[in-house]
Amino acid sequence: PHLQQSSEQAGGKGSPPEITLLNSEFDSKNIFRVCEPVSNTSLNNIEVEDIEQLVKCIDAETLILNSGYVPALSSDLGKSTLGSVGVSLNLVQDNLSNSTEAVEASGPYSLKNPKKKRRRCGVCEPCLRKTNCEECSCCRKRKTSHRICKKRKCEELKKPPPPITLPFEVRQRSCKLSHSFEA
DNA sequence: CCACCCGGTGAT
DNA sequence: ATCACCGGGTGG
Ligand SMILES: [Zn+2]
Ligand SMILES: [Zn+2]
Repeated sequence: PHLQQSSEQAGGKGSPPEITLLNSEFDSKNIFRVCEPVSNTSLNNIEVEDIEQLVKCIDAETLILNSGYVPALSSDLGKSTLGSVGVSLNLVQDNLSNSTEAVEASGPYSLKNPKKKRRRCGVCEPCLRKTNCEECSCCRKRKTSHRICKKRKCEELKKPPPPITLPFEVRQRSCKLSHSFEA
């Protein structure tokens, strides 16, 4: 007597390889697929694609529970009015980082300096680009440049990093808008 | 000053 | 392994 343990294999036809990939992901995305299997306009699809990776990241972040990228905050800006808020936040972060550092103490994460890298916003025009321009210096030297195509560089990442969550929009841009270098 | 590049290294 | 953020160095 033989036991048929894997029945799906017997099918033999091309089962979508995505399933394997999706497996490691959340069911929520699967639901999306089911709800709208074919009614996509490519545009819609693109957005979902982007969101899904963002969600994945957020999930991971939530798990690790140590969000808070502090670039260099040291000047008066953060201390003056928002000082109290900053301090409170700091305390909380310290607590959380305590657990994190236990695992990653070896890394550049200091006890009070998490230094997490920011991620592309996913909604700005450069982020929505799907292909490299292949013309900028970064594209030409992709192997060594360690840089994303200049036309795909996220607008948010070009801005100065947010020191802490501001209650009001008091950010004052010193000068002109920065534009990507080289065309 | 600033745009530009280099390269360590976090994130996947 | 690849990708690409970001700190720092450099030339104009
Ligand atoms: Zn390019
Ligand atoms: Zn963006």
